[in-house]
Amino acid sequence: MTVPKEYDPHEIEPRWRRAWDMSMYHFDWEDNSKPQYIIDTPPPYPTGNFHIGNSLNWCYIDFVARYKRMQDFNVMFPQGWDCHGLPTEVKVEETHGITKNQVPRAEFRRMCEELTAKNIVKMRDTMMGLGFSVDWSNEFVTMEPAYYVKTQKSFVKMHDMGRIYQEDHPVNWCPRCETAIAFAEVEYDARETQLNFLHFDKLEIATTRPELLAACVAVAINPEDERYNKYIQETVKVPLFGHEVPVIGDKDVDPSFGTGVVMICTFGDKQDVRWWVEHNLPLRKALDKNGYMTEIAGKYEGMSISECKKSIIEDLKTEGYIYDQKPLDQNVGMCWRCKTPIEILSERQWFVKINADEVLKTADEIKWLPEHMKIRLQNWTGTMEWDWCISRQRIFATPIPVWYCKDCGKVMVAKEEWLPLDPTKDMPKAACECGSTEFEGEKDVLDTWMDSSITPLHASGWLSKHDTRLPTQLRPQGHDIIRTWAFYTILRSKALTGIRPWDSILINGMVLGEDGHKMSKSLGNIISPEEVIEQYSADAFRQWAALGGSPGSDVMFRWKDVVAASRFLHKMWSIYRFSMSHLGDYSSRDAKKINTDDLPVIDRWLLSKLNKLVRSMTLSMDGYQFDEAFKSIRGFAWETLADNYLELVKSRLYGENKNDRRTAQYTLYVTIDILSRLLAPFIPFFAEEMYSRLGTGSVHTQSWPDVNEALINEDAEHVGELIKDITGNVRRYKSDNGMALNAPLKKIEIYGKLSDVRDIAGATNSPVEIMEGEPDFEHVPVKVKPNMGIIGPKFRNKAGAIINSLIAENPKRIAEQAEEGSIVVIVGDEKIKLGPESVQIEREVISAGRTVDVLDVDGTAVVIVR
RNA sequence: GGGCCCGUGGUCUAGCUGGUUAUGACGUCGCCUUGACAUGGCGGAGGUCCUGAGUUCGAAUCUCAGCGGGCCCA
Repeated sequence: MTVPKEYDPHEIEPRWRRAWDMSMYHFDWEDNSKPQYIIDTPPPYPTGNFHIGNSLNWCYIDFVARYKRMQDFNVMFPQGWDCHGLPTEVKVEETHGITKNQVPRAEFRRMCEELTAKNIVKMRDTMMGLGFSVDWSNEFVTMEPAYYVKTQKSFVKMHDMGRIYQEDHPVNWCPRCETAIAFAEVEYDARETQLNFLHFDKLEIATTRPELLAACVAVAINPEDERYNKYIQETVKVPLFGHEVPVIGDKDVDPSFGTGVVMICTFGDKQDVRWWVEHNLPLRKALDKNGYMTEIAGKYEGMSISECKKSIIEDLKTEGYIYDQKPLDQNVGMCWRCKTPIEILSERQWFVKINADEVLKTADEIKWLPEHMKIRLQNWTGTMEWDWCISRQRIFATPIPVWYCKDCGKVMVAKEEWLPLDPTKDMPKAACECGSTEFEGEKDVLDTWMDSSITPLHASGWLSKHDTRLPTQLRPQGHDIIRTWAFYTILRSKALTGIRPWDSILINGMVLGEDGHKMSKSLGNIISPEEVIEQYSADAFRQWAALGGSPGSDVMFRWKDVVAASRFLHKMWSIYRFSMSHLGDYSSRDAKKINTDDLPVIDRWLLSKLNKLVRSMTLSMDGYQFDEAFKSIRGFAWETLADNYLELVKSRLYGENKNDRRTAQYTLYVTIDILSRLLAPFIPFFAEEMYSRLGTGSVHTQSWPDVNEALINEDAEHVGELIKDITGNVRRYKSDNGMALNAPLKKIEIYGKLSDVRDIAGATNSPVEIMEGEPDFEHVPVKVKPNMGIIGPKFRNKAGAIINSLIAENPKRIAEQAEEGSIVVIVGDEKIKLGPESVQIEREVISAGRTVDVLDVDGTAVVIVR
């Protein structure tokens, strides 16, 4: 069995990528014998670039998917693509040098689909490179009819149950994109603006938006404000425009801001909307959909917002209305895509009703990891003021399957069986109630979240030939989209099926650059997963993902972590190569013949630790604590196995005694086999390469190791630990004395209960003798360590004094008393009796006149004869 | 302005259902080429556990306040 000296991931990773039969990762729809484990994978937006943030999230998913498969779950790790959206429209306009209105809708859509398909190919490639065990037989693409028919059906169903409605309502509006957008799409940025102070009839007001004077519908003051409250119920005349508006009182007005008088416009900001609703004010639209002034703006009609602002301020100055201007820091809401400041317009739009109680109740049925992420959802849910606006004035999106009757204007919603369809191309298969068959198709399309908020339904077989297997088991996602994706999905799953979408939701953090900031193009701190694979390996990258932090916390990308991960691969390879070089004449048949009770103690020590590792890793994986899990396996392999066990068994492996050699071979064989399985979820390429020389088939179709409780043995661990420590101490002794580590000593004498010292002799290259009886040297007590766990609770407020007197006392005297059964200390004028368990005594071994060195290893005396 | 999270050697991090000697990694310094590995081994130095107050016999850990950072939102 030849194992190359170097581990070369650039040869091995592509080789396995080509060799793997990906059908081993397929979900089995027919199998009802295994428990299902369906993952509601996030469908990324096909930008063409599967970035490092996605990669972190997918690593988590892959760790879980591989682990659960080995645990014999029927796992589905599907892959979706959330295609629809503005960025693609913008990109298409850019690359084709057109605007979307210059080509027919269908043609524009085709261009978007083409670009999206190309981008998906690129991203799939990166995912393959990272070794994700995606079930490609359950891939879904939201722009394809097979998927969006479900989006459309979900629209019809929710409309029919009264959860979707159409209404004139204020919405966030991007004048540049000419579309409504949801709150989730609004980004905020600090800007400086002017606060204008103007005479407003008999009052003075301060406003940042004088261009909206034409839309002024009221003036508000705080009812507690003695300066103004006498004006409540009166009306005032709006400067320049002259219309009369009422003065209203509202406690939300901050008397200390500006003049303490606020003008309410329809609509300057969200607060205006609140007041507008609360005080039942009229609507005055001063802005059209493109951001130009309407006819109610009089002479300013047709001006852009900024032109109008300039012009109105000039006029206000000329007319003497403005008496002061002050700079003001303000956070401006902008379109997340084009950074244009958004406006609030009242438009006829489609809405999904928000049932906050239902969402909150369902959120409680789901296990949140980490727990506190649920609070974000709860806070967001509690502050929702409007329903979810789901119509968008775009092209590349799922069409809203609705028409308007040309005669009577009545809305016709498609029947489910007509779907999928595009109402701008297809006509309804029924006449309007009024008898007319002339319809105008709805041009608005659906918010992309309408597509992606049914992913768990889609994955679990909803509206397919299979049964719906809700709830799914896991939703993995980032904390940045809790208020959108998680929120909408819970809402929709509950509305459409009455069932919660998932059992658990696992939240991942954001990836920060090496400078500690979120990765972004403008900061130039972006690292691509491909770069990491090229320079190191996919397995190294995956280790960074596992160890970067516990899931939920933001993770910094650091090259040195990748370097360390890469070193672990080399180290592990070296361990593997060494082991395999001694297992050429060994097989699973030999392993079956061994009675583990006959193994040398150091082997039982290792196997006990190995089984504890399996136990703790299983617990960690069940709790999605990948960092904990991987850290423990790395620690075991590096320290316990390589630095200690391998050094101790070398003499047996190289020695003449066949039986001794067999025992070491057995332990190595079992350990390497189990390690390859434990490593498989994390470093699938490496683990496969390891396993390829051990067993048949892929390691990824093997089962997760069971804990062999019979091998967990505290006695063996205790003795093994002593052997390890003695060997380590001797090694250190040689090092301290400038001796080569393999330099033979004349003799090592051990005063202790050890029976088997072959491995110590081998590892120290020196004869070892177990000594009987009393050694001719002294254990001198040098320090008394009070045992707080016992003294504290027992003596409460006297504990401090007791400790002080214990420490002040001569350690020798305390030790003598402890040996006799009880220790007496004097505190104040009280004598207090302590049991020997109340203290721990540290001793130093002093050789009595012999020309030897004495090491004290955990209470066992080791005499070195040079 | 609100909510959530975090503050531990130079850097990053574990511990945080309270118990005296605070974990590991990277870096750093010294020693060692030993028959798997120098991408290695052994050892050392380096910490007001953000600050202050409180609870307690005892606080990195619990409570409160403050300071600082991050994220989400207004």
